[in-house]
Amino acid sequence: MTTKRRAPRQSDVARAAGVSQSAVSRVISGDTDTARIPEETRRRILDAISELGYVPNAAARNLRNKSNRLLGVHTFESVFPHARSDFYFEFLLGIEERAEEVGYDLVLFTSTGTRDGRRRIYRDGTNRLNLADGSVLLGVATNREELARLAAEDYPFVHIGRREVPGADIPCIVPDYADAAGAIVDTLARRGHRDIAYVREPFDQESYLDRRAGYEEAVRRLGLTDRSPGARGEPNLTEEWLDDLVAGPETAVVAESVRLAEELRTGLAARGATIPGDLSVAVLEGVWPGTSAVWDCLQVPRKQIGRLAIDALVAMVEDPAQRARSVLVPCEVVPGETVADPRTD
Amino acid sequence: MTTKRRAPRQSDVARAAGVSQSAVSRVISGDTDTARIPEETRRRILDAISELGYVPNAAARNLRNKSNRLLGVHTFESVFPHARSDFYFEFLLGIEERAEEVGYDLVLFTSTGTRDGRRRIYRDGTNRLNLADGSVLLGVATNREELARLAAEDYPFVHIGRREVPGADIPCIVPDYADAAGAIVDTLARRGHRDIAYVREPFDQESYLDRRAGYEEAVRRLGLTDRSPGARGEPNLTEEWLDDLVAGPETAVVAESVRLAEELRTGLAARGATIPGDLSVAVLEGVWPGTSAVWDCLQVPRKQIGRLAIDALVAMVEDPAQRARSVLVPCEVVPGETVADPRTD
DNA sequence: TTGAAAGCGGTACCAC
DNA sequence: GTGGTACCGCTTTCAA
Repeated sequence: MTTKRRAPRQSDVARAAGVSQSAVSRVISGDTDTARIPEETRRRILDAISELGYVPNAAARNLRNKSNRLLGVHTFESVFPHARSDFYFEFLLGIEERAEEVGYDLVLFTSTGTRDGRRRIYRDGTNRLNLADGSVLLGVATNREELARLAAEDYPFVHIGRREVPGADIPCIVPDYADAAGAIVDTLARRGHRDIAYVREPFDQESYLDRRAGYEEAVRRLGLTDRSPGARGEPNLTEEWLDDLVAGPETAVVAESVRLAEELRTGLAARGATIPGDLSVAVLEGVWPGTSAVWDCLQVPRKQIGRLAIDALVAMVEDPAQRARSVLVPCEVVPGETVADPRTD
Repeated sequence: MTTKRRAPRQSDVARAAGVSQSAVSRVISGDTDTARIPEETRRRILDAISELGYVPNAAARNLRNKSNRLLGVHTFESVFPHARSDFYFEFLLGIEERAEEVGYDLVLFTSTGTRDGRRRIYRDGTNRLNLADGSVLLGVATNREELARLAAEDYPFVHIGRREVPGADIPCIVPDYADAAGAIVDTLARRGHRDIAYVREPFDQESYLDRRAGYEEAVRRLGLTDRSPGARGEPNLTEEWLDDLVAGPETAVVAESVRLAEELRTGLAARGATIPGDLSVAVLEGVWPGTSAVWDCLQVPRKQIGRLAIDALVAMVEDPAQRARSVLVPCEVVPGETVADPRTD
């Protein structure tokens, strides 16, 4: 085997072509404005380039240009192990697709893993992401400190999903849960449901806050009645509340998640009530294959969100002057088999 | 919003700490050998660093170090669109996992797409891969010219799957199809099959060549008889051949792919023959969920191959002196429901 | 038109 | 121990 030879540099090309290094640089970057290189010289240089198999050094270019057409993807948990049917996969689909379209490569930041499976952006004080011109961040276990620090550093990034951090405004691509929740209440009202209930998750992440805001607004706007503890911020889905529910005036329930809806169904079944016969149920979450029922629910356009994240990021990267803005992405409401007209008893 | 400020550099830190820039550099790279910085100075520097929020510049580092702990992944077709259940996914799983373990980040080269969905390594003469210290290549539509050029350039890379290119030896991580094919013939022979047939794909890619080599070797070694055109390199699975097969002495068939096996089954059924009642069938390919039968087949350890690819690559990258070697990865033979003892008629 | 030269931000060697 | 300094490969200004 030939011994490892040094990769050719511009100076080598220059020597071979009998010109100066800067001439080579100009030809390569196609700098036609400043200095028009005569066709003759140009040819010689180009020939030398292919002769020597010259390839520009990416690192050196970045150093000069402060850009390498590289976009980072940082997930706060490892991507692939869970990707098959979950959360990340569709986002990545859109991210990859759009990145290819706009001509950027993607860096998957994986080396920052800690033993507990969580991933960090900063490792011994250094921000790995800096390698890319900008990054898309996603993950449920978002580290808000790191987010704040990143924002303070003015590093260009977008987060998929809304994340509020005091003192920093994070550009996010977020599903419009509020709007979708409102739309779901609309469909219930349109069918004639007047008394409805709300079942909440014990989390107060932004996405749930959004759902609640949309729900409450719609209930108020439509003049519906909701006497459920869930709507007032108390945990519900207790045995007592279920008893109360089946005995009460409610004809429909809105659940924040499939998990809750499934639990609700079990509880109702135990009390001889069926869905949607006795009670309609709608879910404020995308439904995955494999759940026990075809829930009426909303659909998060994950792939589209991935694409939009790239668009937003590229905008920031290409024009650092503009501050990032968040993007609200509408969710579709998909009909299922768990909402019907109210029972008439 | 604060106006975009220049990121702090080592010289800024140095000034703030009242030391020289090289001292800063030493503290940061933890250069304890050459020059031990007194705890006092060290503190001052560290303080200045966190004060200013200094972050090392990746590009500059690469330029010096000629390494950025970045491994590339280039697929000759787009990854995600097909990834869900296919080919790429498991490889990526292993690649990501192992890269994380050894502390490298991954660059997904996506920017080189052409309108026809194919991806190229070289775009207007420049090799994007150069950005990473080394790359893993995969894809069915491997571009051999590019492979050759890459090898000629001495760029560190490994290919998943065997690829031969005249004049270059490509380091590959390859499933040991030959061995697995032999093992499958062994199991048939062990059951008492003496007359067997082979059904081939109309492709002559390396992976098929390997299967054929392993098959032929085993048939010879075990003294079995194979009079099928498939074994001699002619296309088979024609109507005539099927007629011949059901009338002939063969009690088992080895098919190169699930596709062929399925077709075979259809053809046999049309002739009133069943699998494995009349004829045993084994497949020289991993079987995906969703096929019509539980074929006896081999299993390509995709995830493991991904991990091994990273190991091989890292070895090349960290010691450029050593020439890359290919790695043969054993495949398991998994029993199904399509191989039985030979019919005794 | 073309070349010389000054950096981009770090690293590492070499005197002091 | 510490600071000065050459250089990594490329881009861009400035003279010639």
